[in-house]
Amino acid sequence: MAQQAVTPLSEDVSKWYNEIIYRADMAAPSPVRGCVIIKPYGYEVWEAIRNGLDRRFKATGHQNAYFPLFIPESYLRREAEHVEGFSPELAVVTIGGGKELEEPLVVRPTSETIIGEAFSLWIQSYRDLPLLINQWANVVRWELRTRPFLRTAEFLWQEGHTAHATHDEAQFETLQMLDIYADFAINEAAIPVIKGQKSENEKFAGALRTYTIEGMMRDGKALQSGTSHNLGQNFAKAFNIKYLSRENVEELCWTTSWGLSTRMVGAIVLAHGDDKGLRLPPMVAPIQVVLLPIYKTEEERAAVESAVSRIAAELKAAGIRIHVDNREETPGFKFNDWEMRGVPVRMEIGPKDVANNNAVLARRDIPGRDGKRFVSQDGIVNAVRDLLTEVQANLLADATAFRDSRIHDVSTYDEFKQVIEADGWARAWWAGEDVRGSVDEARVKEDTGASLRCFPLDQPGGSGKCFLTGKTADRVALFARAY
RNA sequence: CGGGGCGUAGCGCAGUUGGCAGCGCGCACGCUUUGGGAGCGUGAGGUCGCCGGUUCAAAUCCGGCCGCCCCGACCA
Repeated sequence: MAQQAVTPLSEDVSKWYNEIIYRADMAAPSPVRGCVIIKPYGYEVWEAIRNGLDRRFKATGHQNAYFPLFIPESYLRREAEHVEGFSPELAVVTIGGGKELEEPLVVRPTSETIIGEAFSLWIQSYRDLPLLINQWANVVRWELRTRPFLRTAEFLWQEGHTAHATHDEAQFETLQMLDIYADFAINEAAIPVIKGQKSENEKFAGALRTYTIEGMMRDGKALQSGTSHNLGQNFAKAFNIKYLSRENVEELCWTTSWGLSTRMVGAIVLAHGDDKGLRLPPMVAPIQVVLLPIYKTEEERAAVESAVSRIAAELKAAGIRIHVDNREETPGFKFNDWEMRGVPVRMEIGPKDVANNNAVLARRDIPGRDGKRFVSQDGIVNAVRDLLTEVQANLLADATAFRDSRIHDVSTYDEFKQVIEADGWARAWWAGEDVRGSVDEARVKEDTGASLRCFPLDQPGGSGKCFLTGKTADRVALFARAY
Protein backbone atom coordinates (compact mmCIF):
# COMPACT_ATOMS: atom_id res chain seq x y z
CA MET A 1 0.00 0.00 0.00
CA ALA A 2 1.74 3.10 -1.22
CA GLN A 3 -0.67 5.83 -0.22
CA GLN A 4 -1.96 6.05 3.33
CA ALA A 5 -5.70 6.23 3.83
CA VAL A 6 -7.12 9.36 5.41
CA THR A 7 -7.91 9.25 9.13
CA PRO A 8 -11.52 7.99 9.33
CA LEU A 9 -14.01 10.73 10.12
CA SER A 10 -15.70 8.44 12.62
CA GLU A 11 -12.42 8.23 14.54
CA ASP A 12 -11.38 11.88 14.79
CA VAL A 13 -13.33 14.57 12.96
CA SER A 14 -10.80 17.28 13.60
CA LYS A 15 -7.89 15.25 12.29
CA TRP A 16 -9.97 14.04 9.36
CA TYR A 17 -10.82 17.62 8.45
CA ASN A 18 -7.27 18.89 8.51
CA GLU A 19 -6.02 15.96 6.45
CA ILE A 20 -8.78 16.02 3.89
CA ILE A 21 -8.50 19.74 3.17
CA TYR A 22 -4.90 19.25 2.07
CA ARG A 23 -5.12 15.74 0.66
CA ALA A 24 -8.12 16.63 -1.50
CA ASP A 25 -6.11 19.57 -2.77
CA MET A 26 -8.59 22.22 -1.63
CA ALA A 27 -6.02 24.32 0.18
CA ALA A 28 -2.31 24.56 0.89
CA PRO A 29 -0.47 25.85 3.93
CA SER A 30 0.56 29.48 3.65
CA PRO A 31 3.76 31.10 4.86
CA VAL A 32 1.63 33.57 6.78
CA ARG A 33 0.24 32.55 10.14
CA GLY A 34 -3.50 31.99 10.15
CA CYS A 35 -3.90 32.25 6.41
CA VAL A 36 -4.29 29.55 3.74
CA ILE A 37 -3.75 29.30 0.04
CA ILE A 38 -7.00 28.25 -1.60
CA LYS A 39 -6.11 25.87 -4.41
CA PRO A 40 -8.17 25.46 -7.59
CA TYR A 41 -10.18 22.51 -6.31
CA GLY A 42 -11.24 24.47 -3.25
CA TYR A 43 -11.62 27.73 -5.12
CA GLU A 44 -13.96 26.15 -7.66
CA VAL A 45 -16.29 25.17 -4.83
CA TRP A 46 -16.19 28.80 -3.74
CA GLU A 47 -16.93 29.88 -7.31
CA ALA A 48 -20.00 27.64 -7.34
CA ILE A 49 -21.14 29.25 -4.09
CA ARG A 50 -20.47 32.68 -5.53
CA ASN A 51 -22.40 31.97 -8.70
CA GLY A 52 -25.36 30.54 -6.80
CA LEU A 53 -25.56 33.54 -4.51
CA ASP A 54 -24.78 36.22 -7.07
CA ARG A 55 -27.60 35.00 -9.29
CA ARG A 56 -30.00 35.27 -6.36
CA PHE A 57 -28.74 38.74 -5.38
CA LYS A 58 -29.22 40.06 -8.91
CA ALA A 59 -32.67 38.50 -9.12
CA THR A 60 -33.70 40.52 -6.07
CA GLY A 61 -32.43 43.81 -7.43
CA HIS A 62 -28.95 44.07 -5.91
CA GLN A 63 -25.92 45.42 -7.74
CA ASN A 64 -22.27 44.65 -7.17
CA ALA A 65 -19.71 47.34 -6.37
CA TYR A 66 -16.31 47.47 -4.75
CA PHE A 67 -15.10 49.53 -1.81
CA PRO A 68 -11.53 50.09 -0.57
CA LEU A 69 -9.62 47.55 1.47
CA PHE A 70 -8.34 50.31 3.75
CA ILE A 71 -10.62 52.13 6.14
CA PRO A 72 -9.62 55.28 8.07
CA GLU A 73 -9.35 54.24 11.70
CA SER A 74 -11.64 57.04 12.79
CA TYR A 75 -14.52 55.53 10.82
CA LEU A 76 -14.54 52.44 13.00
CA ARG A 77 -14.82 54.58 16.11
CA ARG A 78 -17.97 56.35 15.00
CA GLU A 79 -20.23 53.48 16.01
CA ALA A 80 -19.48 52.66 19.64
CA GLU A 81 -20.58 49.02 19.80
CA HIS A 82 -19.06 48.30 16.41
CA VAL A 83 -15.54 49.43 17.31
CA GLU A 84 -15.77 47.68 20.65
CA GLY A 85 -16.71 44.45 18.92
CA PHE A 86 -13.96 44.53 16.34
CA SER A 87 -10.97 46.35 17.80
CA PRO A 88 -9.30 43.24 19.29
CA GLU A 89 -9.01 41.63 15.88
CA LEU A 90 -7.99 44.52 13.64
CA ALA A 91 -4.94 44.69 11.43
CA VAL A 92 -3.81 48.30 11.15
CA VAL A 93 -1.48 49.91 8.63
CA THR A 94 0.59 52.71 10.10
CA ILE A 95 3.31 53.12 7.48
CA GLY A 96 2.87 53.84 3.78
CA GLY A 97 5.57 54.64 1.26
CA GLY A 98 8.13 54.54 4.02
CA LYS A 99 6.42 57.28 6.02
CA GLU A 100 4.28 57.21 9.12
CA LEU A 101 0.66 57.82 8.09
CA GLU A 102 -1.20 60.79 9.50
CA GLU A 103 -4.12 58.53 10.24
CA PRO A 104 -3.71 54.75 10.55
CA LEU A 105 -5.67 52.66 8.05
CA VAL A 106 -7.57 49.63 9.22
CA VAL A 107 -7.61 46.62 6.93
CA ARG A 108 -11.36 46.05 6.68
CA PRO A 109 -12.80 43.45 9.02
CA THR A 110 -16.16 44.29 7.38
CA SER A 111 -17.26 47.40 5.52
CA GLU A 112 -20.29 48.90 7.28
CA THR A 113 -18.37 52.06 8.09
CA ILE A 114 -16.79 52.91 4.76
CA ILE A 115 -19.94 51.96 2.89
CA GLY A 116 -22.04 53.93 5.37
CA GLU A 117 -19.90 56.97 4.65
CA ALA A 118 -20.43 56.48 0.91
CA PHE A 119 -24.16 55.96 1.36
CA SER A 120 -24.45 59.25 3.24
CA LEU A 121 -23.12 61.02 0.14
CA TRP A 122 -25.13 59.02 -2.40
CA ILE A 123 -28.49 59.24 -0.72
CA GLN A 124 -30.35 62.55 -0.82
CA SER A 125 -33.96 61.77 -1.57
CA TYR A 126 -36.49 59.07 -0.88
CA ARG A 127 -36.16 58.52 -4.66
CA ASP A 128 -32.66 57.15 -4.04
CA LEU A 129 -34.08 54.39 -1.87
CA PRO A 130 -33.84 51.54 -1.46
CA LEU A 131 -30.14 51.37 -2.22
CA LEU A 132 -29.15 47.73 -2.70
CA ILE A 133 -25.40 47.06 -2.94
CA ASN A 134 -23.28 43.97 -2.60
CA GLN A 135 -19.54 43.52 -2.72
CA TRP A 136 -17.35 40.44 -3.17
CA ALA A 137 -14.21 41.02 -1.18
CA ASN A 138 -11.59 39.76 1.21
CA VAL A 139 -11.56 40.82 4.84
CA VAL A 140 -9.09 40.42 7.67
CA ARG A 141 -9.74 39.53 11.28
CA TRP A 142 -6.69 38.79 13.40
CA GLU A 143 -7.88 35.46 14.77
CA LEU A 144 -5.75 33.52 17.22
CA ARG A 145 -7.12 30.03 16.65
CA THR A 146 -7.52 29.34 12.94
CA ARG A 147 -8.57 26.41 10.74
CA PRO A 148 -8.66 26.26 6.94
CA PHE A 149 -11.94 27.75 5.63
CA LEU A 150 -13.70 27.61 9.01
CA ARG A 151 -11.70 30.44 10.53
CA THR A 152 -8.77 32.17 8.90
CA ALA A 153 -7.18 35.55 9.44
CA GLU A 154 -8.08 36.54 5.91
CA PHE A 155 -11.16 35.20 4.19
CA LEU A 156 -13.27 35.81 1.12
CA TRP A 157 -16.92 36.69 1.36
CA GLN A 158 -19.70 38.81 0.04
CA GLU A 159 -21.16 41.58 2.11
CA GLY A 160 -24.44 43.13 1.15
CA HIS A 161 -25.28 46.64 2.35
CA THR A 162 -28.65 48.25 1.85
CA ALA A 163 -30.45 51.41 2.91
CA HIS A 164 -34.21 51.81 3.23
CA ALA A 165 -36.80 54.44 4.10
CA THR A 166 -38.52 52.50 6.85
CA HIS A 167 -37.82 49.96 9.53
CA ASP A 168 -40.22 47.50 7.96
CA GLU A 169 -38.54 47.66 4.57
CA ALA A 170 -35.17 47.06 6.19
CA GLN A 171 -36.59 44.18 8.18
CA PHE A 172 -38.10 42.68 5.04
CA GLU A 173 -34.73 42.92 3.32
CA THR A 174 -32.94 41.34 6.28
CA LEU A 175 -35.24 38.33 6.27
CA GLN A 176 -35.32 38.10 2.48
CA MET A 177 -31.55 37.74 2.38
CA LEU A 178 -31.65 35.19 5.18
CA ASP A 179 -34.10 33.23 3.03
CA ILE A 180 -31.75 33.45 0.08
CA TYR A 181 -28.90 32.05 2.16
CA ALA A 182 -31.08 29.23 3.43
CA ASP A 183 -32.36 28.48 -0.06
CA PHE A 184 -28.83 28.28 -1.39
CA ALA A 185 -27.58 26.19 1.54
CA ILE A 186 -30.42 23.69 1.29
CA ASN A 187 -30.88 23.42 -2.45
CA GLU A 188 -27.31 23.74 -3.70
CA ALA A 189 -24.98 22.96 -0.80
CA ALA A 190 -27.44 20.30 0.46
CA ILE A 191 -27.06 21.51 4.04
CA PRO A 192 -30.40 21.64 5.90
CA VAL A 193 -29.71 24.83 7.82
CA ILE A 194 -31.96 26.23 10.49
CA LYS A 195 -32.94 29.87 10.28
CA GLY A 196 -33.03 31.80 13.50
CA GLN A 197 -32.40 35.00 15.36
CA LYS A 198 -29.26 35.55 17.43
CA SER A 199 -29.48 36.45 21.09
CA GLU A 200 -28.40 39.93 22.18
CA ASN A 201 -25.21 38.35 23.39
CA GLU A 202 -24.37 36.78 20.04
CA LYS A 203 -25.58 39.48 17.68
CA PHE A 204 -23.37 41.61 15.42
CA ALA A 205 -21.67 44.56 17.07
CA GLY A 206 -23.85 47.53 16.15
CA ALA A 207 -26.90 45.66 14.89
CA LEU A 208 -30.49 45.95 16.01
CA ARG A 209 -31.12 42.29 15.25
CA THR A 210 -28.97 39.54 13.79
CA TYR A 211 -30.26 36.46 11.98
CA THR A 212 -28.33 33.33 11.17
CA ILE A 213 -28.43 30.07 9.33
CA GLU A 214 -26.99 27.29 11.46
CA GLY A 215 -25.78 24.07 9.93
CA MET A 216 -24.99 20.82 11.69
CA MET A 217 -21.59 19.34 10.99
CA ARG A 218 -20.80 15.63 10.98
CA ASP A 219 -19.54 15.76 14.56
CA GLY A 220 -22.74 17.39 15.76
CA LYS A 221 -21.21 20.83 16.13
CA ALA A 222 -23.06 23.86 14.87
CA LEU A 223 -21.61 26.18 12.26
CA GLN A 224 -22.96 29.65 11.63
CA SER A 225 -22.94 29.62 7.86
CA GLY A 226 -24.37 33.00 6.96
CA THR A 227 -25.72 36.05 8.75
CA SER A 228 -28.11 38.88 8.03
CA HIS A 229 -28.38 42.01 10.16
CA ASN A 230 -31.02 44.63 10.57
CA LEU A 231 -28.79 47.53 11.59
CA GLY A 232 -31.69 49.77 12.53
CA GLN A 233 -30.61 53.40 12.45
CA ASN A 234 -27.35 52.86 14.33
CA PHE A 235 -25.06 53.26 11.34
CA ALA A 236 -27.34 55.86 9.75
CA LYS A 237 -26.84 57.98 12.87
CA ALA A 238 -23.11 57.39 13.03
CA PHE A 239 -22.58 58.17 9.34
CA ASN A 240 -25.34 60.62 8.79
CA ILE A 241 -27.22 58.58 6.21
CA LYS A 242 -30.32 60.73 5.64
CA TYR A 243 -32.91 61.35 2.97
CA LEU A 244 -35.57 63.94 2.27
CA SER A 245 -39.00 62.38 2.38
CA ARG A 246 -41.86 63.06 -0.02
CA GLU A 247 -43.07 65.54 2.62
CA ASN A 248 -39.71 67.35 2.41
CA VAL A 249 -38.69 66.22 5.90
CA GLU A 250 -35.17 64.99 6.63
CA GLU A 251 -35.26 61.37 7.84
CA LEU A 252 -32.66 58.84 8.95
CA CYS A 253 -32.28 55.73 6.81
CA TRP A 254 -32.63 52.16 8.04
CA THR A 255 -29.78 49.94 6.91
CA THR A 256 -29.00 46.25 6.66
CA SER A 257 -25.95 44.12 6.02
CA TRP A 258 -25.55 40.42 5.31
CA GLY A 259 -22.61 38.16 4.62
CA LEU A 260 -21.59 34.67 3.66
CA SER A 261 -17.96 33.59 3.49
CA THR A 262 -15.54 30.90 2.38
CA ARG A 263 -16.49 29.28 5.66
CA MET A 264 -19.31 27.75 3.57
CA VAL A 265 -16.66 25.64 1.81
CA GLY A 266 -15.72 24.20 5.20
CA ALA A 267 -19.39 23.71 5.98
CA ILE A 268 -19.85 21.63 2.86
CA VAL A 269 -16.83 19.51 3.74
CA LEU A 270 -17.93 18.96 7.34
CA ALA A 271 -21.63 18.47 6.67
CA HIS A 272 -21.26 15.67 4.11
CA GLY A 273 -17.91 13.96 4.63
CA ASP A 274 -17.51 10.30 5.48
CA ASP A 275 -14.67 7.96 6.45
CA LYS A 276 -13.29 7.92 2.93
CA GLY A 277 -13.19 11.65 2.41
CA LEU A 278 -15.30 14.38 0.86
CA ARG A 279 -18.76 13.93 -0.56
CA LEU A 280 -19.50 16.98 -2.66
CA PRO A 281 -23.04 17.84 -3.68
CA PRO A 282 -23.15 17.80 -7.51
CA MET A 283 -24.33 21.41 -7.69
CA VAL A 284 -21.16 22.73 -6.08
CA ALA A 285 -18.71 20.00 -7.13
CA PRO A 286 -15.87 21.23 -9.37
CA ILE A 287 -15.92 17.85 -11.09
CA GLN A 288 -19.33 16.20 -11.29
CA VAL A 289 -18.26 13.11 -13.19
CA VAL A 290 -14.79 11.62 -13.43
CA LEU A 291 -14.18 9.22 -16.33
CA LEU A 292 -11.69 6.41 -15.85
CA PRO A 293 -10.45 4.54 -18.91
CA ILE A 294 -9.35 1.02 -18.00
CA TYR A 295 -7.22 -1.15 -20.28
CA LYS A 296 -4.24 -3.49 -20.45
CA THR A 297 -3.11 -3.83 -24.04
CA GLU A 298 -2.56 -1.15 -26.63
CA GLU A 299 -5.48 -2.43 -28.70
CA GLU A 300 -7.78 -2.19 -25.71
CA ARG A 301 -6.44 1.23 -24.98
CA ALA A 302 -7.36 2.55 -28.42
CA ALA A 303 -10.90 1.19 -28.23
CA VAL A 304 -11.46 2.39 -24.67
CA GLU A 305 -10.06 5.84 -25.27
CA SER A 306 -12.20 6.41 -28.29
CA ALA A 307 -15.34 5.46 -26.35
CA VAL A 308 -14.27 7.64 -23.43
CA SER A 309 -13.60 10.70 -25.53
CA ARG A 310 -16.90 10.32 -27.37
CA ILE A 311 -18.86 10.08 -24.11
CA ALA A 312 -16.81 12.87 -22.54
CA ALA A 313 -17.75 15.15 -25.43
CA GLU A 314 -21.43 14.30 -25.04
CA LEU A 315 -21.41 15.00 -21.31
CA LYS A 316 -19.52 18.23 -21.78
CA ALA A 317 -21.96 19.38 -24.45
CA ALA A 318 -24.76 18.73 -21.97
CA GLY A 319 -23.12 21.15 -19.53
CA ILE A 320 -21.88 18.50 -17.11
CA ARG A 321 -18.54 19.21 -15.44
CA ILE A 322 -16.30 16.26 -16.24
CA HIS A 323 -12.70 15.18 -15.95
CA VAL A 324 -10.97 12.34 -17.77
CA ASP A 325 -8.30 10.76 -15.60
CA ASN A 326 -5.50 9.63 -17.89
CA ARG A 327 -2.85 9.34 -15.21
CA GLU A 328 -0.65 6.26 -15.24
CA GLU A 329 -1.91 5.05 -11.90
CA THR A 330 -3.76 1.81 -11.30
CA PRO A 331 -7.56 1.91 -11.41
CA GLY A 332 -7.71 0.96 -7.74
CA PHE A 333 -5.66 3.98 -6.80
CA LYS A 334 -7.84 6.27 -8.87
CA PHE A 335 -11.06 4.92 -7.33
CA ASN A 336 -9.81 5.77 -3.88
CA ASP A 337 -8.34 9.07 -4.95
CA TRP A 338 -11.54 10.41 -6.48
CA GLU A 339 -13.65 9.10 -3.64
CA MET A 340 -11.38 10.98 -1.25
CA ARG A 341 -11.89 14.10 -3.33
CA GLY A 342 -15.65 13.70 -3.22
CA VAL A 343 -16.52 13.55 -6.92
CA PRO A 344 -20.25 12.66 -6.97
CA VAL A 345 -20.18 10.22 -9.89
CA ARG A 346 -17.43 8.04 -11.33
CA MET A 347 -17.66 6.42 -14.73
CA GLU A 348 -15.50 3.39 -15.54
CA ILE A 349 -15.07 2.25 -19.10
CA GLY A 350 -13.02 -0.86 -19.80
CA PRO A 351 -12.67 -3.41 -22.62
CA LYS A 352 -15.70 -5.36 -21.42
CA ASP A 353 -17.81 -2.22 -21.41
CA VAL A 354 -16.70 -1.32 -24.89
CA ALA A 355 -17.65 -4.81 -26.07
CA ASN A 356 -21.07 -4.58 -24.43
CA ASN A 357 -21.73 -0.90 -25.25
CA ASN A 358 -21.82 -0.29 -21.49
CA ALA A 359 -20.26 1.86 -18.83
CA VAL A 360 -20.09 1.53 -15.06
CA LEU A 361 -21.54 4.35 -12.98
CA ALA A 362 -20.53 4.54 -9.33
CA ARG A 363 -22.13 7.07 -7.00
CA ARG A 364 -20.07 8.58 -4.19
CA ASP A 365 -22.93 8.86 -1.72
CA ILE A 366 -23.40 5.07 -1.64
CA PRO A 367 -20.05 3.38 -1.08
CA GLY A 368 -18.93 0.06 -2.50
CA ARG A 369 -20.70 -2.37 -4.76
CA ASP A 370 -24.18 -1.07 -3.87
CA GLY A 371 -23.48 2.26 -5.50
CA LYS A 372 -22.20 0.73 -8.72
CA ARG A 373 -24.26 -0.18 -11.75
CA PHE A 374 -23.99 -0.84 -15.46
CA VAL A 375 -25.66 1.51 -17.91
CA SER A 376 -25.88 1.46 -21.67
CA GLN A 377 -23.75 3.95 -23.56
CA ASP A 378 -26.90 4.89 -25.46
CA GLY A 379 -28.65 7.71 -23.65
CA ILE A 380 -25.86 7.88 -21.11
CA VAL A 381 -26.15 11.65 -20.74
CA ASN A 382 -29.64 11.32 -19.33
CA ALA A 383 -28.59 8.49 -17.05
CA VAL A 384 -25.77 10.63 -15.68
CA ARG A 385 -27.97 13.67 -15.27
CA ASP A 386 -30.57 11.64 -13.38
CA LEU A 387 -27.93 10.13 -11.16
CA LEU A 388 -26.47 13.56 -10.32
CA THR A 389 -29.95 14.76 -9.36
CA GLU A 390 -30.41 11.69 -7.22
CA VAL A 391 -27.06 12.12 -5.46
CA GLN A 392 -27.83 15.78 -4.77
CA ALA A 393 -31.21 14.84 -3.25
CA ASN A 394 -29.78 11.96 -1.28
CA LEU A 395 -27.04 14.05 0.31
CA LEU A 396 -29.65 16.53 1.51
CA ALA A 397 -31.89 13.73 2.79
CA ASP A 398 -28.95 12.13 4.56
CA ALA A 399 -27.84 15.38 6.19
CA THR A 400 -31.44 16.13 7.20
CA ALA A 401 -31.92 12.73 8.80
CA PHE A 402 -28.62 13.13 10.62
CA ARG A 403 -29.59 16.57 11.88
CA ASP A 404 -33.04 15.51 13.03
CA SER A 405 -31.66 12.54 14.90
CA ARG A 406 -29.45 14.85 16.92
CA ILE A 407 -31.83 17.66 17.85
CA HIS A 408 -33.63 16.98 21.10
CA ASP A 409 -36.25 18.89 23.04
CA VAL A 410 -35.28 19.16 26.68
CA SER A 411 -37.03 20.59 29.72
CA THR A 412 -34.44 20.23 32.47
CA TYR A 413 -30.81 21.21 32.78
CA ASP A 414 -29.87 17.56 33.35
CA GLU A 415 -31.46 16.53 30.07
CA PHE A 416 -29.81 19.49 28.44
CA LYS A 417 -26.37 18.41 29.64
CA GLN A 418 -26.91 14.86 28.44
CA VAL A 419 -27.87 16.02 24.96
CA ILE A 420 -24.89 18.34 24.64
CA GLU A 421 -22.57 15.69 26.05
CA ALA A 422 -23.78 13.33 23.32
CA ASP A 423 -22.86 15.90 20.64
CA GLY A 424 -26.46 16.85 20.00
CA TRP A 425 -28.36 20.11 19.81
CA ALA A 426 -30.73 20.98 22.64
CA ARG A 427 -33.96 22.83 21.94
CA ALA A 428 -35.69 24.28 24.96
CA TRP A 429 -37.82 27.06 26.38
CA TRP A 430 -35.53 29.89 27.34
CA ALA A 431 -36.08 32.86 29.62
CA GLY A 432 -32.45 33.54 30.41
CA GLU A 433 -31.09 37.04 30.56
CA ASP A 434 -31.04 38.33 26.97
CA VAL A 435 -28.35 41.00 27.04
CA ARG A 436 -24.77 41.39 25.89
CA GLY A 437 -22.68 39.53 28.43
CA SER A 438 -25.65 37.47 29.57
CA VAL A 439 -24.74 35.66 32.78
CA ASP A 440 -27.17 32.84 31.97
CA GLU A 441 -25.63 32.14 28.57
CA ALA A 442 -22.18 32.37 30.13
CA ARG A 443 -23.14 29.83 32.75
CA VAL A 444 -24.43 27.35 30.18
CA LYS A 445 -21.29 27.86 28.13
CA GLU A 446 -19.11 27.30 31.15
CA ASP A 447 -20.98 24.19 32.30
CA THR A 448 -21.42 22.48 28.97
CA GLY A 449 -19.46 24.27 26.24
CA ALA A 450 -22.70 24.98 24.41
CA SER A 451 -23.74 28.40 23.20
CA LEU A 452 -27.13 29.79 22.29
CA ARG A 453 -27.06 29.30 18.53
CA CYS A 454 -30.36 30.99 17.79
CA PHE A 455 -34.04 31.39 18.47
CA PRO A 456 -35.39 29.41 15.50
CA LEU A 457 -37.79 31.42 13.35
CA ASP A 458 -39.95 28.33 13.37
CA GLN A 459 -41.41 28.53 16.90
CA PRO A 460 -43.87 26.15 18.55
CA GLY A 461 -46.02 29.01 19.89
CA GLY A 462 -47.49 29.33 23.36
CA SER A 463 -45.19 29.34 26.36
CA GLY A 464 -43.28 27.00 28.63
CA LYS A 465 -40.88 26.80 31.52
CA CYS A 466 -37.25 27.79 31.01
CA PHE A 467 -34.98 24.80 31.60
CA LEU A 468 -32.41 26.93 33.40
CA THR A 469 -34.24 29.66 35.29
CA GLY A 470 -37.63 28.00 35.72
CA LYS A 471 -39.27 31.23 34.62
CA THR A 472 -42.05 31.32 32.07
CA ALA A 473 -40.62 31.63 28.56
CA ASP A 474 -42.41 32.57 25.37
CA ARG A 475 -39.85 31.22 22.94
CA VAL A 476 -37.56 28.24 22.46
CA ALA A 477 -33.83 28.49 21.83
CA LEU A 478 -31.38 26.14 20.18
CA PHE A 479 -28.13 25.39 21.99
CA ALA A 480 -25.08 23.54 20.70
CA ARG A 481 -21.35 23.41 20.76
CA ALA A 482 -20.11 25.37 17.81
CA TYR A 483 -17.13 25.96 15.60
C1' C B 1 -0.88 37.35 27.48
C1' G B 2 -0.11 32.36 31.15
C1' G B 3 1.18 26.58 30.74
C1' G B 4 3.37 22.36 27.35
C1' G B 5 6.01 20.91 22.91
C1' C B 6 8.69 21.29 18.24
C1' G B 7 12.28 23.35 14.33
C1' U B 8 16.84 17.79 10.06
C1' A B 9 15.04 16.61 1.82
C1' G B 10 8.52 18.85 -1.01
C1' C B 11 5.58 16.21 3.30
C1' G B 12 5.97 13.00 7.80
C1' C B 13 9.88 11.69 10.87
C1' A B 14 14.65 8.93 12.99
C1' G B 15 19.31 10.40 14.33
C1' U B 16 22.88 9.80 22.95
C1' U B 17 30.09 8.03 24.42
C1' G B 18 30.31 14.43 19.47
C1' G B 19 33.30 11.08 14.11
C1' C B 20 30.94 10.39 5.90
C1' A B 21 23.43 13.23 6.64
C1' G B 22 19.42 8.85 7.27
C1' C B 23 14.24 6.37 6.74
C1' G B 24 9.07 6.36 4.76
C1' C B 25 5.95 8.83 1.33
C1' G B 26 6.24 11.88 -2.79
C1' C B 27 9.28 13.21 -7.32
C1' A B 28 12.33 11.58 -12.17
C1' C B 29 13.80 7.48 -15.45
C1' G B 30 13.47 2.11 -16.99
C1' C B 31 11.18 -2.76 -17.08
C1' U B 32 7.12 -5.70 -15.48
C1' U B 33 2.01 -4.35 -14.03
C1' U B 34 -3.26 -2.19 -14.58
C1' G B 35 -11.79 -3.78 -13.45
C1' G B 36 -10.72 -1.51 -5.65
C1' G B 37 -4.78 2.05 -2.82
C1' A B 38 1.13 -2.54 -7.93
C1' G B 39 6.46 -4.62 -7.84
C1' C B 40 11.61 -4.30 -8.76
C1' G B 41 15.79 -1.40 -10.18
C1' U B 42 18.35 3.31 -10.92
C1' G B 43 18.48 8.43 -9.59
C1' A B 44 17.61 13.76 -8.18
C1' G B 45 16.85 16.44 -3.90
C1' G B 46 20.03 19.21 2.55
C1' U B 47 22.94 26.41 4.92
C1' C B 48 20.29 19.99 10.15
C1' G B 49 15.68 27.53 12.15
C1' C B 50 19.49 31.74 13.01
C1' C B 51 23.88 33.89 15.60
C1' G B 52 27.84 33.02 18.72
C1' G B 53 30.80 29.67 21.94
C1' U B 54 33.43 24.82 23.42
C1' U B 55 36.26 21.07 20.39
C1' C B 56 41.06 18.20 16.03
C1' A B 57 35.78 17.48 14.87
C1' A B 58 28.90 19.87 16.45
C1' A B 59 22.36 18.02 13.80
C1' U B 60 24.34 16.25 18.64
C1' C B 61 27.27 20.02 24.16
C1' C B 62 26.69 25.49 26.09
C1' G B 63 24.56 30.67 25.60
C1' G B 64 21.40 33.92 23.07
C1' C B 65 17.77 34.97 19.36
C1' C B 66 13.81 33.80 15.85
C1' G B 67 9.74 31.01 14.21
C1' C B 68 5.84 27.48 14.59
C1' C B 69 2.31 24.12 16.92
C1' C B 70 -0.98 22.52 21.14
C1' C B 71 -4.15 24.08 25.78
C1' G B 72 -7.08 28.58 28.62
C1' A B 73 -10.66 34.86 27.36
C1' C B 74 -13.30 36.90 21.48
C1' C B 75 -15.23 35.55 16.36
C1' A B 76 -18.24 34.54 9.50
